[in-house]
Amino acid sequence: MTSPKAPPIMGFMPELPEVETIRRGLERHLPGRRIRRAEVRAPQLVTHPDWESFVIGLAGRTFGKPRRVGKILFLDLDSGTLLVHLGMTGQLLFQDSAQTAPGNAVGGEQDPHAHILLHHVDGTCLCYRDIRKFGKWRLYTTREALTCPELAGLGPDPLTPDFALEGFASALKRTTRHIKAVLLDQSVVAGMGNIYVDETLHRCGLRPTRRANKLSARDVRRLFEAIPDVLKEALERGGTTFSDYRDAEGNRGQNGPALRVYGRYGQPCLECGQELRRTTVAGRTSSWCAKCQK
DNA sequence: ACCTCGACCTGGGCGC
DNA sequence: TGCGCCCAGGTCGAGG
Repeated sequence: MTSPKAPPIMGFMPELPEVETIRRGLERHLPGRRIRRAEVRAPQLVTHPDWESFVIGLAGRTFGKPRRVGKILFLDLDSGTLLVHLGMTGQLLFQDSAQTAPGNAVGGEQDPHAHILLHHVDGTCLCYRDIRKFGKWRLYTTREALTCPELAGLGPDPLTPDFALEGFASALKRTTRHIKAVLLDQSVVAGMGNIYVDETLHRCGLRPTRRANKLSARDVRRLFEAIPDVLKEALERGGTTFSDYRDAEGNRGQNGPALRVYGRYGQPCLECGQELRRTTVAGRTSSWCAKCQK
């Protein structure tokens, strides 16, 4: 009688739509701002160069237009580029001078999850919060950023023309891995995480355990088309917010209620009513419908 | 080539 | 009330 119930989902996973939402917010605020001082409260987040050089290197730099590839943000500077990966719980918040003191929680005490603060000369601040500290910050020279290892290991971004059916199909053809594992693999397609992989597979009627090389050409094409569709629809809603996720301007995303399967195991499939199953695939909790997904 | 597992983290749920 | 266990997961590295 006890059907599995999904636990309440805490935090959020910044996948492509969430990162792009943040990038768009930053694009409205960052270009032209000059960094006065970088404050690093959690040095382990800065892995290149060492955090002291990171702090020194950022002083006096001016932001250009932020870019994104997959889940990675590139904050270009007049000299050099900041690479930011939000991990699982990272947030980038732009704070203007009228708000609460940067990095402080309401009430005045220091926000324990504010780990990196870029204080600008005009009094505004870019505040990085990350409850689980899985995020990564790096400061590259402009040249290094072009060939950095994070970029080198990345497949095409599905919202760009780089994402092409031919390359996608051949990547699937040459592996026997579960299709879910392949879609999570950032070197095949950059930007999908557990949420949107589950959503995409449900939309295409494919079980997460299907072998990638066994998919028909028709299924591969449907997947290829569904991936950007699912991501764009989530992006139009400002991304998925579970509890405390905020975009760069502190807004919540509206995609949560639009999720069809993610986190809904134990509840009825919205297509057929059958109870959604839960299985571990590629080491991740997966929700799927045994009736709709073959 | 692919899989699993542990590590990195924290907070919320839940059993006792 | 409270403690401790388990889980969530992006990514990487180690070991099978």
